[in-house]
Amino acid sequence: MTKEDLQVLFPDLENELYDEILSNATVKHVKAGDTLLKVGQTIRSTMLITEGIVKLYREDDEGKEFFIYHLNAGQACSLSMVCATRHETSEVLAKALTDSTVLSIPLEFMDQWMSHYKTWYQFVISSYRNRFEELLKTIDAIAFSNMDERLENYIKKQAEQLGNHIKMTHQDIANDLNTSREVISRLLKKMENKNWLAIHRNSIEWIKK
Amino acid sequence: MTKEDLQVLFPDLENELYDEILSNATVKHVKAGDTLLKVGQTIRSTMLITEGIVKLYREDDEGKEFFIYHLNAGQACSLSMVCATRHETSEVLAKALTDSTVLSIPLEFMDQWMSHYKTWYQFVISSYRNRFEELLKTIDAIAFSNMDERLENYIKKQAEQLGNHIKMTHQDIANDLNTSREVISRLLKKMENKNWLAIHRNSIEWIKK
DNA sequence: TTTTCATTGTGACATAAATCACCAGATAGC
DNA sequence: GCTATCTGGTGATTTATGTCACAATGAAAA
Repeated sequence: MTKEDLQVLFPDLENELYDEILSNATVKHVKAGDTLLKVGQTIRSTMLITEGIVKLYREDDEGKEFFIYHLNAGQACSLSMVCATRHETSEVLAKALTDSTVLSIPLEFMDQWMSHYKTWYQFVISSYRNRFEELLKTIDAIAFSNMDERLENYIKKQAEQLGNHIKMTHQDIANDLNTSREVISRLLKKMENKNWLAIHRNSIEWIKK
Repeated sequence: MTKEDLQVLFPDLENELYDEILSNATVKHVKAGDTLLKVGQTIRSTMLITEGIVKLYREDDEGKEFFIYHLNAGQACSLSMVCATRHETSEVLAKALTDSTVLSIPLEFMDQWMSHYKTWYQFVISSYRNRFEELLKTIDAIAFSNMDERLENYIKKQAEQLGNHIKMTHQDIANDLNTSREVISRLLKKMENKNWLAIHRNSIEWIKK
């Protein structure tokens, strides 16, 4: 990871801050499907995504995993930034969707950087605001939409992240939306009839728009 | 509003910060039911609640209002803190539940205080974390629970805020939970049969536990 | 007092979604 | 190639919730 890479991924930070990040962060590589953060785990560092896509989930008491949003390269796990300052535990589950690379910054730098680097504080605040907005959108979806709209919305988001060929089974999608496989299969079939997508084995292809 | 009042409501801030707040904030009094912040409104100041209870809502395109959480005296509207730094617009609707008093702090102080006062930055961060957690709980409720659990949960929260006599009509509750009045009436009746509450005209009385 | 209106109760029915049951085709392992 | 397993399709049924219709009640207004 070079300074130039960092500058591309995280623009608008102070020059010295890039050096600070490089000298204090440890780089972690994770494989697709690996868990980065479990619910209840103590957060000891702030995580910046430099490569890949990470999915965030909320878990219920029975272990069902409800998808809330994606984190891309150039984004930070907001919760890890805020928790970090007080050694708190994670409220969410983070899993790598693709092979990913993460910069892990020990929490003690959070406090320092927040007061020393105005651009860091702006980065933290804007990350937070963005994640907050994602959560609000998630609430909108489940509070105001039926499953057909939620599914469409969900597939569009996946397609934005990984392209139009979405390699997931109906069961995978059902899990993310906390519904049953049959419901997803039926709704997908309807969408296929409307020519919004094509259903293949182990994947679907988003066509619409 | 005296310095002592502030210290009670917002403990753990630096001594000089209380003076800063007192000399730079304007005090606003609002009546129960008044709107403090509309969706889409530009945020020009950070709001600290010093008296009363404020309800936050998410609005859909048809103007339906979905309740997300309460803000009490001693808390801040997190969104107003983060938006403030970039003159952004509100994503939520805030309404006073009771007559309330709010300190309004022009946004330019946010930046200053964040770098000057460590306790302010900690306050902002912890407010943010708390609001984030509330949002996650809201998501849990709608993603994982049926209407009966959500209603119980909702009534408990109201009872915590205002005591066991909850002065709301069934329609009011239905609006907050984005369902219909009949559903609420029937579920309340069931809870009354289980002696969890008593239904009165224009109010319900929470008895359970 | 009488009238009007808002609030609540409730049956009947419609719809969305969950669950169950079972089948068929595809794929991987033997 | 044969078999077990995974994945997807689909009907039947149940459950939760939403909608409609209308009655009963109490409170406020006239």
